[in-house]
Amino acid sequence: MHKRVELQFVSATLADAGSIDPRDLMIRRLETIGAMTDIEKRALKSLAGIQRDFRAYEDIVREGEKPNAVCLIATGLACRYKVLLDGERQIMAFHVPGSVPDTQGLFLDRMDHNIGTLAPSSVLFIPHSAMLTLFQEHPGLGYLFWRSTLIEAAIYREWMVGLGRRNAYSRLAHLLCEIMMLMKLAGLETGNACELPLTQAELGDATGMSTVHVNRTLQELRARNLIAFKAGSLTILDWAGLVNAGEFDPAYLHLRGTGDAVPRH
Amino acid sequence: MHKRVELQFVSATLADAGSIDPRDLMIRRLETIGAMTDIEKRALKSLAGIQRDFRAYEDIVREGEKPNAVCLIATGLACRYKVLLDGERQIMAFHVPGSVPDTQGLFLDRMDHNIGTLAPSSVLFIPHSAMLTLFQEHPGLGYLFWRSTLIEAAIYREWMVGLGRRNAYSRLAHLLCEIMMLMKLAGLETGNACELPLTQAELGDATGMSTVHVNRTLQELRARNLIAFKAGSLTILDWAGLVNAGEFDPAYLHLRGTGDAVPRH
DNA sequence: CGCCTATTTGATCTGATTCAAACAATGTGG
DNA sequence: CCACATTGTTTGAATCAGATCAAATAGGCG
Repeated sequence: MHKRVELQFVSATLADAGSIDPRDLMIRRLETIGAMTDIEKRALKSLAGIQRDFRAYEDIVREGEKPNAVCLIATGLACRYKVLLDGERQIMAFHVPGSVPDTQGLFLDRMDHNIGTLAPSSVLFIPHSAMLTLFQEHPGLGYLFWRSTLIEAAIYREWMVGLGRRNAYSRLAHLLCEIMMLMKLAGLETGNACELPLTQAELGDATGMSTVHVNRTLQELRARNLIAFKAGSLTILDWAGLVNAGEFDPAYLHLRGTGDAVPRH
Repeated sequence: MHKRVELQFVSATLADAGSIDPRDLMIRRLETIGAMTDIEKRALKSLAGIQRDFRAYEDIVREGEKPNAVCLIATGLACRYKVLLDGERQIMAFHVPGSVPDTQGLFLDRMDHNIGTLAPSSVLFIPHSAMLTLFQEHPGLGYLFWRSTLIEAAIYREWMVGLGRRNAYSRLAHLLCEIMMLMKLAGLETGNACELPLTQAELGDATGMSTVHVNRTLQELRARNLIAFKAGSLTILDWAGLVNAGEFDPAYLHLRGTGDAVPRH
């Protein structure tokens, strides 16, 4: 289905990542989407910032704010979400250690949504100025981050398809496939299992369904022996079956070695 | 609700735009999202490309292809869509004259979705090489296009909220608000009316609902005197009412003069 | 243990789909 | 200019996926 990206180091849990320099996690992630020179890696490695710890369910950046730093998830789990007037919430993305969820803040002044934690997390804040200087000195990195934001957009599109045209069963299966892929890439997976501290309500907020229906749909996925999901951990028992249930084709993740490349000058 | 962007020229219909150089339409559009110098405008103006005409319902770029040029809509109407195995379609965006719907092709090799016409359209293809050279010589333009792709992503997020958490009535109202805004910005609106050659089935594919339900929801919007929609043209009779029905807040469009700015060096 | 939060179950309701058919508008060829 | 084919809109009725409501159960933890 997809080419396996080589893992350079593995941190089994979301919290374990804390023993690794978050910049290395970021470099690792960027390498899954495009090639980098050693010079560029060193430049990334020397980015300075302030690290801050968050408890679960705290906002890292809030709608309406004008951030002056990008944030890099070092440990934990974060998500991107909006809340409607009636209190309904839509989660639009999950972010694991190594991802930089608000690159957009570099070019869009005001946040149009929130980024919050779903578990105790540590976040490294790197000033916008440092990032812009980085892009000036290493245009290739600018293109790589641009590519990264384009891939995020591709993921949004895939979610739109799910929300608009897939039924609950298929939508949830698809989401779990995607999450496991991202965990694999981040080195947070072992034997098709990973830590996933999400409640069923949160899965509902991501898939646009009610908690009760998430519960029933999970039961169906379990009954068909596709997954195990309990105590904050997800195991995919039948990858082919789940891929089939969710019509999951990872092409939209635009991983390296799948026909995609970053132009370089 | 939002600052009015000054219109420099107006082409009343989607086809009329044909009498204007598509590069001017693009410049106009880019100016609604960020400032440009005269030098940059001249550089955009001198981009060379090949123009091609499409009939309605033809694909401009197809899933799986590796485009080597970006496309700029000169006249007509295009959309971005995916089709599932069972034939269900999800439209993910609409594109009016002046927009460059596949900037992503510059950095993502393989298309993960289709871009097709919804009306007879003319499209200018500008080679990737020309665009990359442009960004090298004018980094400010690179940032502006980057910003443009980030705004697209913000629009996807807003659609996700609609698809996941809004009911049919609100979702459709929101979409019509957005479309009218985009038409306004493109100079394709007069007195809250614009050409909109969409069938109810297409509105359904964009909002994730069935044709029948689109029909009934439109009737409700009409019954409440919010809109008129027939014969390929949309009129918003009660803007405040429609904004209210759709909980529409244009902040997510990140227009100029609404607190957003593009960093420049 | 007792509190709080998350999961599970059952019953009921409803927004939206599906199916089917009528109707309207537009275009096409004879 | 009409017959008729095609495509889009509208209406009605039946059905269903998923939401809502309500309550029981199960974990986790100070």
